Amino acid sequence: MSRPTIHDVARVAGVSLSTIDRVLNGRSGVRSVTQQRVADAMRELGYERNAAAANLARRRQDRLLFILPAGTNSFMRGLERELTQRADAWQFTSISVRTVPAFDDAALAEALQAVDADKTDGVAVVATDSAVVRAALAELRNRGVAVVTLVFDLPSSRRQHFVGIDNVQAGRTAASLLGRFCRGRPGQIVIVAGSMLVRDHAERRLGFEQVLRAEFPEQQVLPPLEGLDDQDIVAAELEAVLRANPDVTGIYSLGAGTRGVARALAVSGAALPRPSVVVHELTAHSRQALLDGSFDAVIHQDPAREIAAAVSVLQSLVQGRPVEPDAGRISIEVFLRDNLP
Amino acid sequence: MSRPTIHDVARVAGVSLSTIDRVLNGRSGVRSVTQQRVADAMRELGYERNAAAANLARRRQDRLLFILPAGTNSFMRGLERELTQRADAWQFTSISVRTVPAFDDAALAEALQAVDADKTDGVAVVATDSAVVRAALAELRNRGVAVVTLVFDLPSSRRQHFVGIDNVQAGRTAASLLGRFCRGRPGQIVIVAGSMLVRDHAERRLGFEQVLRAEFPEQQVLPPLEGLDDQDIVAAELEAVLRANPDVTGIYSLGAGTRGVARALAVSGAALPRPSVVVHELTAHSRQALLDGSFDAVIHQDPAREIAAAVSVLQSLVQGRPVEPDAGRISIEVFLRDNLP
DNA sequence: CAGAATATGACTAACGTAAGTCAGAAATGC
DNA sequence: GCATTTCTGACTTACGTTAGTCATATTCTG
Repeated sequence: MSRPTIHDVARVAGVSLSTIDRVLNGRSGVRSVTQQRVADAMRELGYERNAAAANLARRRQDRLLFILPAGTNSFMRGLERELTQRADAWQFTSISVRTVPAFDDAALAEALQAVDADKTDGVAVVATDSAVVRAALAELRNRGVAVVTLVFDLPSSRRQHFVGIDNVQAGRTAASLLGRFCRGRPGQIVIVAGSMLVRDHAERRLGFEQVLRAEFPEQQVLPPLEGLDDQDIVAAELEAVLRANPDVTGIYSLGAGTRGVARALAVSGAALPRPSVVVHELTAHSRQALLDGSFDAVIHQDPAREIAAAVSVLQSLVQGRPVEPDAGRISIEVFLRDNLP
Repeated sequence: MSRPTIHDVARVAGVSLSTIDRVLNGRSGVRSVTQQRVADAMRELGYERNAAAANLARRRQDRLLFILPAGTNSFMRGLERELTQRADAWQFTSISVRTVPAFDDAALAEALQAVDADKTDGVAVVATDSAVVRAALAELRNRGVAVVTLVFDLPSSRRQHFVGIDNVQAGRTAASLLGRFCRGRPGQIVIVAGSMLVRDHAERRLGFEQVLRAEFPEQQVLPPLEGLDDQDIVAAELEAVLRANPDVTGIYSLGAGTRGVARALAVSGAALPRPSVVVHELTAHSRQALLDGSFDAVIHQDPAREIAAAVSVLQSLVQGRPVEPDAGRISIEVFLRDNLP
């Protein structure tokens, strides 16, 4: 009636509990014929390991470390909040968080080197792209620690997985939306970036321009405005651009500094027909802007899902379980005023 | 170092394990002063019950039953697939599924009456709105079974929760999208419904017209086309409408029968500028239509999340845990070609 | 076919909690 | 202050699995 246990499997396979355990946990000293008999019995009974009991007996704690950039970036703070508030949502896993100065390769490399491999089973890191970081990351792997990159990837490094969204797709999604929003109204589109030095911003821009050029050629893409994720700079520069180009039909803000966009719109708005606006990251401010109609859509990645995926991937890596190739792929969410959570 | 256990709590509170157990599980026979001491000790130590060990010891199985409509509705089949494929993803929970003829009040009521209250702790039901169903549901509650409605709600019945999306919001979201897609091109919008008798279709239409009338008055909403969720009917009727109204700018398909929309577009397309299309439910067909450019957006609800939420809410109800009021609220997802999962 | 190497079995303690029994202690009523 | 009721403690078994020890059985090697 209830789920079969290893006792049932042992009885059916005609072997002892010890042998079942040896098979189940990949220990040595079992002939392949016996392994087969056990496997058959398991299949016949539909046995499934009781993970709760297993972890309880194993009393293992996967010790995971998250390394996040410090600073006021609301998405990073969202990740951190998720980690600290729900640190105990993951049974048999202890999670610690360390913050390092943002965009500081040396500091990040140092933090990676400082990881105590004897007290840490896995690390999730929001990476910056530089040689020292790559080297520190490789060394961490050599010391036997599982490593995944989070939010920002470091392809062709020795990280084992990436957890985050596909930023090219995110840019394409924004263009699909904005292009449709502006259809029939030829004009200019402004891209508000943080810094083109950041890989993910460059990727978003790439995807955005791919789609816009191919499918909405009536829109002219202005040179991107680098706001350094600072709302004051964004507000000032965007205001100037809007004044200089009276027929801007759309704005795509692909980094932070979204509050600056709202401010520039508030100042220069009123007169002209409001341009359509698509921004990244749902925050208190972008939510408000959606509600009052100054933004049209927000492209979002959910910090909770991101953290959950990172934990799950790291757990799999640490415990030697296979990881599905797209386990780290986070979905790109689209919010309008009417489907806000 | 590691998490405190009831042994630690007992030591700190200066009481025995038995007393801890009595407090923890709400058994009688503990003076309030003692309860307070135990509570204090727990808070001091930051004790959290090890759910895995507790369930293991309790060896309880929550027996949940899902009642779904039969038929070819791909969303319902998605729910069923999710349930059967991942029935063992929920530890300490056994899940069974029963299908009943779709839109058949009497059959549904009968199925509810046939539930064996001694072998079932909770029921999730895709409800239809009728007196017999309400009565059967109330009786099920009286027999001590927890009940939630799934996908279709039955407000003011004795169901304890609803798990699903807010259909008015879904309709509003569709209008926000479609209105923006069609901006600057005044014309007609066609609503393709299944049947206005189904509450959720009526709700979607309501939300859609609310937003469209208020914010996009340049679009004229044609009388809804009732396709009965049958792709042949939808194809034929929509084709006729498109022929009769050469300047249809947008189509909103709020039920099933989405394949019929694609067929009608393929036939009548080519010549006229293609209308913008927003439909519900991501299926193999709607995905294909997004990719080949005949649909612009798909409003979706994720069966996996829906099932997970239903299981979680039922578990809470059965075990007498509190349920957050919006635990059953499922997010309304928006997919374009470029953010398909 | 002996001796060595390898497989397997039997048994045990432990993980953190639940749930029971029973005896004894403390509080209460009168 | 005695009987009665109400609390509390000590102890036990169980849940399904891990992980160990040690003895014995089986297979391989030469």
